[in-house]
Amino acid sequence: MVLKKRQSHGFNSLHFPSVPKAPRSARRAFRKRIVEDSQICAFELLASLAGKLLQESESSSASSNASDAHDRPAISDGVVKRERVETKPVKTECLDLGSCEESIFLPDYDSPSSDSRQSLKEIPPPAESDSILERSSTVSNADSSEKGNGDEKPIQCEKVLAKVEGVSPVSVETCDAKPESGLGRQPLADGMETRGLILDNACSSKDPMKLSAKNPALVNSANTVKVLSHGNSLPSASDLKHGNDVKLGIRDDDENFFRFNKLSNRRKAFKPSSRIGDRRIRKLLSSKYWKAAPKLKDYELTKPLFADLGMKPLHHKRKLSCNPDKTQGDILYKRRKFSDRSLVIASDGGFSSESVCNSPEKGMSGDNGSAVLCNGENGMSSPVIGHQAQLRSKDSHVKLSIKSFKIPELFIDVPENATVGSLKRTVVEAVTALLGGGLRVGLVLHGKKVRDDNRTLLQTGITSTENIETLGFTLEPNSVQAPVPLCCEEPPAILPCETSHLIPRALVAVEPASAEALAVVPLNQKSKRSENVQRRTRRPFSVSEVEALVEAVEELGTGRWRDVKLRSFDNADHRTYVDLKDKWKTLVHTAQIAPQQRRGEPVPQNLLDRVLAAHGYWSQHQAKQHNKNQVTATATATLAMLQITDGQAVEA
DNA sequence: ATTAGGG
DNA sequence: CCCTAAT
Repeated sequence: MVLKKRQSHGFNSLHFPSVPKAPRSARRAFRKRIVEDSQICAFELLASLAGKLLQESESSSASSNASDAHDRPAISDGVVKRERVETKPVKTECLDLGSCEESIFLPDYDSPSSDSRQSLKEIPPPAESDSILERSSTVSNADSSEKGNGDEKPIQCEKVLAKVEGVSPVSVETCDAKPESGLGRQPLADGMETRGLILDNACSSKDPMKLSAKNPALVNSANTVKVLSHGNSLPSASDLKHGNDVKLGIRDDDENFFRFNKLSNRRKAFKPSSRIGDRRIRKLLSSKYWKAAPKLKDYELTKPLFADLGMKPLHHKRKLSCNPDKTQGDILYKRRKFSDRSLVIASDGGFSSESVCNSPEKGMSGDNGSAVLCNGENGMSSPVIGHQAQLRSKDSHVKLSIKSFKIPELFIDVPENATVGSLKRTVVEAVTALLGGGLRVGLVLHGKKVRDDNRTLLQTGITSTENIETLGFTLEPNSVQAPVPLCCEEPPAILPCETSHLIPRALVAVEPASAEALAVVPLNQKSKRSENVQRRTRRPFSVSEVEALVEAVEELGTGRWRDVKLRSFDNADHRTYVDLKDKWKTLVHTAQIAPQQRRGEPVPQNLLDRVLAAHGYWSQHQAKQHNKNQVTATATATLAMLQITDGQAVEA
């Protein structure tokens, strides 16, 4: 119903920028560009919208009504506007659709003629009974602005329709804006680079799906926050349990990143904006849109993040993406585009608390959803770890795109009857406190923390394509014990002995006892569950320990680790015989590799020589290890002789 | 409980 | 360091 309605009205309600008359080829190119850009800038649009929301919320946080009135038109031109203006040119919609679905739609542009537009205008508004398909066809025809053969039309229509269902009711604005914003992308990249990193928030992808996939970080950063709700099923509680909203709050990572820039405004912006967003979405939820775009899940999901939390990122982006000479109008334009997008995207059931309530199954709280989000389409899966893509590495430079930071896991404990708003605030406070306490960036490669700050990227292996994919960044509280990472893949960056004085009241380090709590935890939970049993802290062997070990092995041989332990490490509780055995193993390996490849505290070469000697000896005398004393004596003597390198001594 | 080896 | 199979 809604969709239909929209169709019938929407066409008329939107203004369509006049497409410059130009040679066919030129126009075609123009169109194409439009299409690409519209997709490319999806996130930019989001950013713009967010920025707008932020501004609005700041200026009118108290008087919500007034602000809403203002707000909506901008955001939902497509939906709201139609109610007012219903007599607009038809062509807009066409472009609209096309822009969203570029690849499919493009082909259709081949047969352009310039008059069709007018003829289209004259086309009477479709009857309510018109099917979407029909509508679409009409539109597409108009769009092609050609009176070509009727045969082609039907086909076009279908394509368009598909698009519409899947992606949406994208707004006209999104499409038409493109002409001028063709440049938008580049500036963004440049701007980011100046910061030392290239931030690629997917605006650069032409493929809609890729677009979503490129931002797994935004979506999947959920790891960071868990909401524990006990007990009953009060409305508020259930909301939380169902998670979507919670997850939103969780998807804080991205925001964190930006928060560095402007922490102060955060709170102000946060609350109001989210509220507004909820309303809009609520409205959307009542529509059928959300049903129509299952494939855009990822995409949609990313939306809420921005809308709800990430005003900053958007802002940021907007700035970067705007050319100096771009006019204010241009910016506004983008925002509007963005807003339209939001309608579409946000329509998924997983945004507002309300939606969570009403249709939890629509959300992405399920494992599958999470997985999808994390893995994305391009196979870039770094669910837990940061989400980066490798850009080109030229000039022996390593370029990284940090899609998000993973922040330490937080546990939030709030009363069941707490409002969603208070929960959000709590999360903000918690994160703010965390950030306020100072942060440091951690680096994870192949799931392991890279601790040695002095190693070069080359040495660390952060150069090759494969490795970079497994590279992640984390935000860690500075000198504060992060809560035990029950669902984090990496061990706590800081030893347990450190105390947490920084984590404020709202944050509680608790075990996720309830199923609900676990449910909110993103994917890694499962696989990492085993790691909940904390690993022993790593305690590298000192040179003296190595020496003691070598000495013991020289005497006792390999294979009698218990004896080695008793002999030389009896009082070292943290060294088990397995440890000693392992250490010996690594020592042998270390001794066999090039010095340049060795890591950690260097072991004196003479010790390594002894290791090799003993290793060589004992590997040839495994069979003799039975007569302890005798063998030991013999071994000792033999070793001594070996070291002397005196063949005659051996004979004697 | 140890040992040996792979992860 | 962890985990396991085999002693």
